[in-house]
Amino acid sequence: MPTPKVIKPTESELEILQILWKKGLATVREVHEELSLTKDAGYTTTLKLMQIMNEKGIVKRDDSMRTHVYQAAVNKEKTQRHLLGKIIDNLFGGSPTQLVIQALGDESHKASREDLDKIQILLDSLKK
Amino acid sequence: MPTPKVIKPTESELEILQILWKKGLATVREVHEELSLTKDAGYTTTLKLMQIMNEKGIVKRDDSMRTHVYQAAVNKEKTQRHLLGKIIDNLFGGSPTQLVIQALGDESHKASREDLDKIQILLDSLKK
DNA sequence: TTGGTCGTACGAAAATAGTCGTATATTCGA
DNA sequence: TCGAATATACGACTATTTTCGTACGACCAA
Repeated sequence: MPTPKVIKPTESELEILQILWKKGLATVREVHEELSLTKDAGYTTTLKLMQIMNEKGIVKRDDSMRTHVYQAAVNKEKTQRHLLGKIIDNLFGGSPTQLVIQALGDESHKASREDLDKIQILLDSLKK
Repeated sequence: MPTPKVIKPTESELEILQILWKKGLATVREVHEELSLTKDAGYTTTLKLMQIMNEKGIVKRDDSMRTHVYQAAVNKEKTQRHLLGKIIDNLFGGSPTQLVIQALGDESHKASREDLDKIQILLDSLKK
């Protein structure tokens, strides 16, 4: 099953994708190590999840070696856009503005000066 | 079980909350009607969901009448902030900036001129 | 007053997600 | 070469979410 039409990773799958997007290529062991930092689950659990993701086409793997090497099979930005769209619809009644306002106002995820500048540039280009 | 500490409505629950936030007060029938516009589910399904939400403390209801009247028991903005925070962590590696950029660039949820102005004002205040 | 409509309650099936034990194979160092 | 460490496969169990059938009481109009 190659790249699925509808991208709908679960919470756990998203955590794994996150790591694969960062690393590019990774073994189950590596993913699991990183996952263990924030989560408490057995190795075979991670393995199983990644196997399922492989079946779903969310990740690809090279199994020509004993230790399989995985990588994400779905595009990061595309997945982000897709899921964000759903959030906008489900949580913000279709208005991205409300979402942006909440996001920028989030005290526990403060935007840096550089971030603000980047957003300003984007905003300027949208205004035209 | 009054207002839960951790706000974690499921997808379906979010759809119902969305409607309750808009209407303020509503019967199961009303919620179900509105839900039917975009979703295909039986009446008792909606009923059951709202009953469960009541048990969880996500909604309150007045059952002094034969036809019960429901309302949201969780704060809209608070719930949005909470879930958005999770998205930022799970999908954007903790960076709200990336999220904002994706949201503003979303072609299917274009921001209006007014929206852009609002964001500009917020941005200005953050820059100081 | 009685039958149809509308309402809630509730149990349980179906679907989805997450977890892990165990089997078995490979690798490698002592 | 033997055994510990490490790898994948896979089935099964648990939990959660979603769905709906059925029961049953209340209401209302003819």
